[in-house]
Amino acid sequence: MEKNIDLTQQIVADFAEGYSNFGLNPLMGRIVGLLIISKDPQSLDDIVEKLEMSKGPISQICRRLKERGLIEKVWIPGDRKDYYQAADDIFGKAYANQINKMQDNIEIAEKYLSMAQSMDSEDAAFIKQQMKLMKSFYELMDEYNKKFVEAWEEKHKELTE
Amino acid sequence: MEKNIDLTQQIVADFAEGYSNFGLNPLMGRIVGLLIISKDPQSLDDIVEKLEMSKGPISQICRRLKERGLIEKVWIPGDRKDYYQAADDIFGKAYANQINKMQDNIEIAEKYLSMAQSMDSEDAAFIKQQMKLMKSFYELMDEYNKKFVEAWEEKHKELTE
DNA sequence: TTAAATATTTGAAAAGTTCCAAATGCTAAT
DNA sequence: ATTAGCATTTGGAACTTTTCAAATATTTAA
Repeated sequence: MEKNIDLTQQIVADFAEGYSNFGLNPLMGRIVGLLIISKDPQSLDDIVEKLEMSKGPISQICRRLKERGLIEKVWIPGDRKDYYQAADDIFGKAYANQINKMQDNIEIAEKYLSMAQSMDSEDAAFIKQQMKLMKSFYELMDEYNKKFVEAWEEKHKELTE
Repeated sequence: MEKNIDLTQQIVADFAEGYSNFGLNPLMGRIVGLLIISKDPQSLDDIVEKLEMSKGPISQICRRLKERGLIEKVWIPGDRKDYYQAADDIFGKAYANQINKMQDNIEIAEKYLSMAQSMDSEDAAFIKQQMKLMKSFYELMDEYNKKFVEAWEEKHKELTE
């Protein structure tokens, strides 16, 4: 199927750019893109072939993607190769990683808020005010993230059953 | 104020890391961190001094931060230097940029959905299904992003008036 | 237990990014 | 208009990240 090859190359490129835009290794995006549109699990060698890259980095990145819960190893009986496929609800899992990063900001705000508490000057008062704003912002964001995750769980069930 | 210098260096470092985690130039984070805790607008030379870096990259990054709406130029009468300060609701504005990036994903899903529509195979059917999921995910996310932005506008008013 | 198949790690090369110093370009005051 | 005080751009150096090829380690089947 000619079209399929072309589509694969395009989606792989788009995912690479998307991942890169969020500060992730573009190869992560390439592998995720490939696996998302692959009905059958893909071996390391399959990926090597389709992405036209050497095995080293692909092995590394697959390990990292598995750690993040974005892809899974699949056992294929009678075959000693590792096969990979996109995790169930891979988008939700990817976003969970983002949420974690955003939560770091709450802690940063709290850290400087308490530092400013123990100081006493006009500058310290200003810093306190700014850090309170920052803390409120990321706490509210976290609330809405949780609401979204809940809503998505619901919708995901609906769409996949 | 000794403590203040130390606090500045720390917050600058934390923001650099945070920005880097989201795929942005760490220098952006350093400058944003500095401006967020600075009550008074800072000239390019002030920033150069406090960040102990040369002027070239600071000029560049300030321009980019202004384009993104994260910092603003301030006019100080009788002084021909440019002064910068953190934008009002800088956190909200930073998140608006994130939201834009996430919206790209809706378009990507739509693109491959329509490509898969014009194909006809078991593989195409699978791709269609995956892209429908992707589209739903990012559409729902966008909905919740909008809800959050609204709620934050409300809260921000409350906190700053 | 061994050999074959596969995955992972490593060291070096290539590519990309960030930074500085110096040159250039603007702007505003005289 | 000219000049002084800035900001911006540019070219190349330093650093970081990514990639490959080769070596090593692991797993499985016989």
